[in-house]
Amino acid sequence: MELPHPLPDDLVELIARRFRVLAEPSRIGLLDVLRDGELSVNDLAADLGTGQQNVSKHLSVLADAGILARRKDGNHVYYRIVDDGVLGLCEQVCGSLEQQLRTLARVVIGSGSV
Amino acid sequence: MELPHPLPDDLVELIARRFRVLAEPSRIGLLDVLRDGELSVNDLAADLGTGQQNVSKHLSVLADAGILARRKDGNHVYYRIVDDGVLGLCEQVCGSLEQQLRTLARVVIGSGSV
DNA sequence: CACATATACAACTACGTTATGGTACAGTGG
DNA sequence: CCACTGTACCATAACGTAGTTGTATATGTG
Repeated sequence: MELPHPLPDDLVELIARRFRVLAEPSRIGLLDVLRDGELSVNDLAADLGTGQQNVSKHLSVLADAGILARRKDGNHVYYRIVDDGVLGLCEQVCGSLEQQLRTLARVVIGSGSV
Repeated sequence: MELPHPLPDDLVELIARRFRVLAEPSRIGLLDVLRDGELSVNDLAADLGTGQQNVSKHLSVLADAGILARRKDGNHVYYRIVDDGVLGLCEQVCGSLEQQLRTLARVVIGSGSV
């Protein structure tokens, strides 16, 4: 995929907004747990170790961004990942972090210090 | 690349922090401009249409995150992209947004409304 | 009654602006 | 050649403001 250059302001705004949705440890944790399949709000709250209201709000943010989908079954609401690219983003970030650490290690270890 | 599952809390924190760095339109704009090569703070401030101090701060954030590198030449300081994965992240986000729009269009147009 | 969501509120964080400090270059006079 | 001064460029600190998080409370639903 080719990005336009220069990026239109509207697109810049959308990209930043998307990143902002993912800029919360709680939400990353939710996505991590949801990798195995859909779960209810209660289950997610138990897994995250935080309150249901808090989880519910974070889930709403992710759902509004089109990353999650909700399915209502009786009294429970189940969320699942619908944007497959999200996990790829996390992987790519991890790749960058890893490479950064490798470069740092080479600087510290490779060239004799002092 | 395979992500560990479940993600350790530290890694979750690092990932979220990385996303937070990119969660600003100004910084996305800076990266967009810097695609063509290194530029000085003044040039970037002119391109972005904002103050020099503001740009300097955003550049510091990006440099601290290991995304940009700085080179001092006389009176000027030039910044350049050193994390090649960053633009890939933006592309991937755009891909997700595009697919989302396509899905939305299919819902609106495909199935007869009303 | 249990579950999920919406609203309201206090604490915190981050952005942009203004003001200040530090460094490098150019010009001038001795 | 050296000291002094003025200017340009970048970084940092401080301040006010806006947005966000987490919790508590209230509302709606099966």
